[in-house]
Amino acid sequence: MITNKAVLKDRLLAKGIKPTYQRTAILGFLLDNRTHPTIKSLHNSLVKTIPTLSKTTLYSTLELFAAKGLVAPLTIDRSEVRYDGLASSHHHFLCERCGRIIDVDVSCANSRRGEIGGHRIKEVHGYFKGICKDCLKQTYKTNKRRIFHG
Amino acid sequence: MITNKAVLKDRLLAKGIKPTYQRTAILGFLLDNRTHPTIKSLHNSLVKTIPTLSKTTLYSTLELFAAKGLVAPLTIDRSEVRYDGLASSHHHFLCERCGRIIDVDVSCANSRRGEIGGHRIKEVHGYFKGICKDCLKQTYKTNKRRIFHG
DNA sequence: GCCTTATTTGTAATCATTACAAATTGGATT
DNA sequence: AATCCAATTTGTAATGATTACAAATAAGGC
Ligand SMILES: [Mn+2]
Ligand SMILES: [Mn+2]
Ligand SMILES: [Zn+2]
Ligand SMILES: [Zn+2]
Repeated sequence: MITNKAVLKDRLLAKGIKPTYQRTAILGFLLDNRTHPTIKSLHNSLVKTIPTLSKTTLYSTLELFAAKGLVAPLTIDRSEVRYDGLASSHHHFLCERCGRIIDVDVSCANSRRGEIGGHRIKEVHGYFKGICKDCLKQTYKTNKRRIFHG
Repeated sequence: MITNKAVLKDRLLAKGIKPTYQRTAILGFLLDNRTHPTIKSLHNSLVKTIPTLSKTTLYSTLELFAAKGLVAPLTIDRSEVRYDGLASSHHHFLCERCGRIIDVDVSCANSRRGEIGGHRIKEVHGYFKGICKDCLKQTYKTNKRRIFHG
């Protein structure tokens, strides 16, 4: 756990959430790992430290965190919800090669204005899909190697 | 059916899809109704004209249409995929009061550039959440009435 | 009409999420 | 430190969208 335990406790208490062992560990993992994990992968990771941890606890805890604005649920995957420890609005990039979901910094003029086409904006959700920087490099290397070796 | 049957046939043939009765009806509905319906609501609507229509056909047909770029699946709802008869990239507005998903016209500088933070963009997905123009009007009326009647 | 193949249909399996009740925990009170 | 109480956690079962699959049906060429 990189994030200080006292910091986690304070963040939870600031939202009126009792800082239990499970909750602290879940929030800590999300702040340390900016991978936008699914419930399944969260469980796989956290069960190593908390062998009794149930998926039900993950579901209810993340629902609570989301309601309090501590985390943001992402609906990018068709099949599973992903959770983001960075709750402030930002955009994402889904790499169709490596599957990673990466934070991107986008300033959206429409969202700044607070309305679009007469509709009042409360939330902005955006993501791009394509090939990430690292996978592009990989392609380049692969091509070079292929060319080099014949 | 507003959209001409011959037009539908041509659109399907242009993508190399055999224009069956079911496929023509499904595409026609999506072009006539820009409501971004779910499988369930598509079935409810279309079963009136095609009583034997199965949900399996809807799933497989829409998967085929999406693969050919005839329709766009939207992952805005957490629980159900919605389908858009307008396949060219555009943004949406989800009204948290009436639940409608409305097309909005947004020009995104990042998407025009084709890359963001070094990542190569292939698709752009964006939606806003808030209160739509019509529901805002409704709120106003309600407030006025309340003020007026004491 | 008959044959072949694509499409459609019904049914069953899968899997994430939700519902729910029992077990456990942690803190307050005695 | 034992007891009590409410909140939290846990395990299990239900739900519901999606997928898998095989049988029924339809369409097109002969
Ligand atoms: Mn993020
Ligand atoms: Mn649309
Ligand atoms: Zn990648
Ligand atoms: Zn509305």
